[in-house]
Amino acid sequence: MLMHSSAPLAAHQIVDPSSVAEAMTLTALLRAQNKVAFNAKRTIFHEEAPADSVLLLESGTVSLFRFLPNGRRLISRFLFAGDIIGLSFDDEYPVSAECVTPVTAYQLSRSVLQRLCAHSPALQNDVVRVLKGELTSEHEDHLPLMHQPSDSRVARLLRMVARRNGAECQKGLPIQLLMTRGDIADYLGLTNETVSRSFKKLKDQGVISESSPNLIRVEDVQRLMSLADGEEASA
Amino acid sequence: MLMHSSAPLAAHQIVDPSSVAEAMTLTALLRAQNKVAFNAKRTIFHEEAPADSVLLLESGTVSLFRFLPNGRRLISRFLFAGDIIGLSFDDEYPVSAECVTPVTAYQLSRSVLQRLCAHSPALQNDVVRVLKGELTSEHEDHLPLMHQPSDSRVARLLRMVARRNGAECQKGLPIQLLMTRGDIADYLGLTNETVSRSFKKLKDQGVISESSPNLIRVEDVQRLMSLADGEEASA
DNA sequence: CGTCGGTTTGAGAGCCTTCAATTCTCGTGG
DNA sequence: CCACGAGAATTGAAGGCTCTCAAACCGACG
Repeated sequence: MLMHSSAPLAAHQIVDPSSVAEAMTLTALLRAQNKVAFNAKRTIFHEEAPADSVLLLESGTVSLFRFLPNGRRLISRFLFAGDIIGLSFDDEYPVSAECVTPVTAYQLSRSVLQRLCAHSPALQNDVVRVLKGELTSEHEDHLPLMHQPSDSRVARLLRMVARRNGAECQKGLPIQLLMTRGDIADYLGLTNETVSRSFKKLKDQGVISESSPNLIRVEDVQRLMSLADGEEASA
Repeated sequence: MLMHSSAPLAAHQIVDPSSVAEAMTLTALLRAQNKVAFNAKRTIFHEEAPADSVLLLESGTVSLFRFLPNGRRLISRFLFAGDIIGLSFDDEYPVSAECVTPVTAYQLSRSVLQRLCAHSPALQNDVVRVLKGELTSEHEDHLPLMHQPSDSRVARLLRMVARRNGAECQKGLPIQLLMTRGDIADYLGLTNETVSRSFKKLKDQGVISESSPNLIRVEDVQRLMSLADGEEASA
């Protein structure tokens, strides 16, 4: 769980720039905003629509995606509780956002945030911190995938989901995959068939076990980690 | 050319936080710093070294890369004149930086930048702007590659290089590729052989022509663009 | 003129995709 | 509680694309 535990502030307290404490963090600010809820599969916003708000995910999972002209869907990121959506947006959403599960989130208008930032170096500083974090995770999560075979990509996804749930992988750790094989494929740059076959291969090799398609259990941590890191994939 | 044209400031002018103008941009600030020069193939900094400075590229091309445990090199980004290196770094460099060509750059210590930002909302705001830009280009340049075949990846690279040189692709536009086929492969997630074969295929189809391996000319703009965008790759 | 790094080309193997069919899962309604 | 249906997941076969390994080519440079 990445969320801070600071007490929420009433919205009227933060709309007035002068009352923004120097130590204000973006997460604390967002936790003081109106809460919104979405059903699973609900689209939160569409690509190219005017980008008017920033969200803090309180619970649930969201996917950010867009389509290539060839019709392939490209999921750029999965978002989990504690993640902030939309900090890097300009005037238009560069991607669509869809709920993988039921979602609750706090919502803040971009223009208000912009005004608050102009008066609070601490808040602006926190924006920089979060943006850096986005770049780092893009760098760590997504980039290496391109140079890895399918098994490693799946292993890396499992590790990412485990970590986002706050747990390092250890023997027996259950990992709940709330997204479909198709979602995973569109994130990893594979097809759902290949993803399915990679899961089977990992099962056959005793790296993971699977009670249902959505519930994976880690069996061989070493092997899973070395696959995820991209070491040689010899049997 | 991305560089601003504001007049350079003497270094002493900006080291004192109180003298930082409200309208200060990061680029203008950096252009007032000491200039450094590197030979081609020179390593500017190594992965995991303490990250102490931010650079503005004045001329030349730089690659940012790291190695996967399997020995594959992964180029995360090519940087061109006007690009800023190191804004998103924490205490350690997450990648190595190597000069593809001879390079000149302006250098500023991160700690000084941090101090200046703390006193200049305008500068901090510009940092946010540049970070957003990095996220956007990561999103536009790198992510789609994973879902595209090799020809499209090469086409996309050509378009990227052309744009970074300030030119939209048009018939006859010459594109100078200062990096090697191996560099391109490590950026696109392919091998140098496959990159070479993709260039050949594009030549055979009349999409491009090539006077030397490093000098490409655009012949069929429509086809090149639709390949780069990822439309169906039928003959 | 020889060397060395980079590029191209070829052959074969392996991985991933496509297309198609089957099985599984789970929410819904009886 | 069970049966059903729709979407998701799995499995199979065939083909295409990319990789590996290897050799030949090219150009810059001493």
